[in-house]
Amino acid sequence: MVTLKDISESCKVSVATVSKALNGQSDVGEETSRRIRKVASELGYLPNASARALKTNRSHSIGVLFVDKTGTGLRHEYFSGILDSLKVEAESRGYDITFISNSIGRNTMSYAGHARYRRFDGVIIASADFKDPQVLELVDSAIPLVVLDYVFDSRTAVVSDNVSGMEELTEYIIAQGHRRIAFIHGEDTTVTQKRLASFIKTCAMHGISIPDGFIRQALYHDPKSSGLATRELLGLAEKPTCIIYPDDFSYIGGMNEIEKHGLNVPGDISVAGYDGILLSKVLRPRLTTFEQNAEEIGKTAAAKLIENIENPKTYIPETVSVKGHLIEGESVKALSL
Amino acid sequence: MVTLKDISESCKVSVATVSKALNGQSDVGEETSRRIRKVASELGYLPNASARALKTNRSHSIGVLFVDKTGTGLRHEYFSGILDSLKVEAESRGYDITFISNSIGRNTMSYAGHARYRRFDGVIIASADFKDPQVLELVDSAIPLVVLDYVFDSRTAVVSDNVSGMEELTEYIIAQGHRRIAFIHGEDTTVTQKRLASFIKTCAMHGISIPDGFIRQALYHDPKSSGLATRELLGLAEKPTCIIYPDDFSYIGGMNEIEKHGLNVPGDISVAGYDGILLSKVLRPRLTTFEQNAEEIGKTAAAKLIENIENPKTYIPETVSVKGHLIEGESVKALSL
DNA sequence: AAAAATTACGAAAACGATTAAGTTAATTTT
DNA sequence: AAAATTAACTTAATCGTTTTCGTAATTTTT
Repeated sequence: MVTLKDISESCKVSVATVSKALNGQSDVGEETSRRIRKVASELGYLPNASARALKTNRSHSIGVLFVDKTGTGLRHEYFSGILDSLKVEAESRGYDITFISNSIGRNTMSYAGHARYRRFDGVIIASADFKDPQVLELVDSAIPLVVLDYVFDSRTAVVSDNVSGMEELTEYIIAQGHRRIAFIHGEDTTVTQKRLASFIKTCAMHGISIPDGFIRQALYHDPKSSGLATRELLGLAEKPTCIIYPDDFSYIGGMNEIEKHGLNVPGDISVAGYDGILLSKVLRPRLTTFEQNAEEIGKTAAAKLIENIENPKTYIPETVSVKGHLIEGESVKALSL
Repeated sequence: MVTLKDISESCKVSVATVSKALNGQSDVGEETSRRIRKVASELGYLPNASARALKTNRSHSIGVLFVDKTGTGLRHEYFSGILDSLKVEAESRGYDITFISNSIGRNTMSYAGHARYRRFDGVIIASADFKDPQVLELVDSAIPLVVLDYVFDSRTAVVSDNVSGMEELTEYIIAQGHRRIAFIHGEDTTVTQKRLASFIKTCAMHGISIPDGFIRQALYHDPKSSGLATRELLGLAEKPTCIIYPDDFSYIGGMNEIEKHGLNVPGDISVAGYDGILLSKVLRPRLTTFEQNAEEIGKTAAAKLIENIENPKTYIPETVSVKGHLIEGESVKALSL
């Protein structure tokens, strides 16, 4: 491994001068600096990240906490999309991405411990159980931090705008003439609550009241449970004219059930989705759904975190809402009023 | 930050003794060791990874090279599944996972450079362009390395067993009585070649020859191109009785096209897939497909790499083939002969 | 009881960088 | 021309560990 010392010997200057030249400090001569940089490149010099981190107390690496609650893990396109753009943005700014776990080797350590051990400059919580004391410990720690899709008062949050998104989707469905709209939602989380509240509120603004039986709980990404919920809805005396599903997989479960009943989408019943991914674009009929902007969320999270890292004194936490957009498929039929 | 020095002062022993006690070295007294560990835990001591890495020249971190050729990136379940299990296995052995890029900050550096800069103990190439000089540089470097789904002579490879997998799938289809089997494949890669060769060979072993027109090129994960290929197949005078698709998304494209022709699966025509993911399990009819064992691949890759890292002298590169398994859906109809 | 071996510790160097402070020599100011 | 400033370096300390070697005290062997 080539070190500063090798370069300094080859150039007949001190190690300090080499370091300064390579870091573009001012107090080193034009000619000397050129010579040093030339030799460094010839020798294939690369700084030692560990040594640098030890001395400067900055690791130029970011920890990403991704705790998989649902079992789908990174397999979910929304999260892998976020991770992807996060990575690109961070790397372009000189930061590497490392995962945070609570089991580094045999000696289990807390998330916060892991973050301190690796000297992460900052942390992004992409997905976690926000009641977990370990997560709270991390949130309460001194490290720069950005949380996704959940808001802690003292911290920067980047959230998908579920309220305006669901509003837009609901408005669209109502504009198509639907009045009896059912809503199948996933597990009870703050995200779920926001979407549901926005749905009900938007309906109310149009003078539409949703009967209790039209709101059904299922599980995210679980065709089976959404299929079950769909069956219940189809068994109602007063059936809905449109059903909203929480995601593409739930939609598939619903579709299967609807077809089992000999019904046709959108001829006999309309459906819409939320959190549309690639899938909803290739299925037939194409699902009308609201797509979240995972790319923008990941990018923004990285940008805000780095801003926080690099301006620890002046940085002020904020909540950034990232809007998605409606994708009009063919699954919602216009009703003549 | 509490350091060894703090503990040493509090315990009235030298820093060396503290270090040894905490690392479980033998030459420190029973009682002293207990006292040191107690104080360390009380003070919330965590070793400084950078200092440790600097001194020991071991970073306990693994670089993962993931270059996205197709644009689907981590969004592909096969890769995110691999990454997930990779991560779990590595972390349980005390290694962290960091992504390798070629742009760490403004000063662009090669993959190999990045790996040296971060002092990765080893590298896993999960997906990359194997003709890229930068990738070859990494493969030719001295760092412990495992490659996925591609074999370099001098390196350990963990590959999905495409040959036996495709053989099993083809055997199944033939056993159901099919003789006119069409094969739609993705871009021309070594993986594609292996699958295709295995398909043709298995057919040949049963005395079945596949006409040229039955082999169609499309793109992986692209319903449009597989739909096009399907249309061509359906336009043939002698239509196939079964079509094999390279993945679930291609299958969807094919399905849409088949239905457009007023045909029914599996009544009028059978279909099968490869690389089945969650999707194929929830669609109706359920796709008969061959599922690769992403979890096992990721886990094995991490295990082999760490074996290499920890036994640099005695480790011998090898190629590990991971078998998947056939998932019998309802998309292949048994033909009466 | 003397010699040998073992145990339990400490001193100090080293890993590779950064940086504050000091030192010349050259240049500018007055 | 003397004083002050500036430019271009160097010295040396430091970050937090690990590890080799040395040493004193204790125990075992003969």
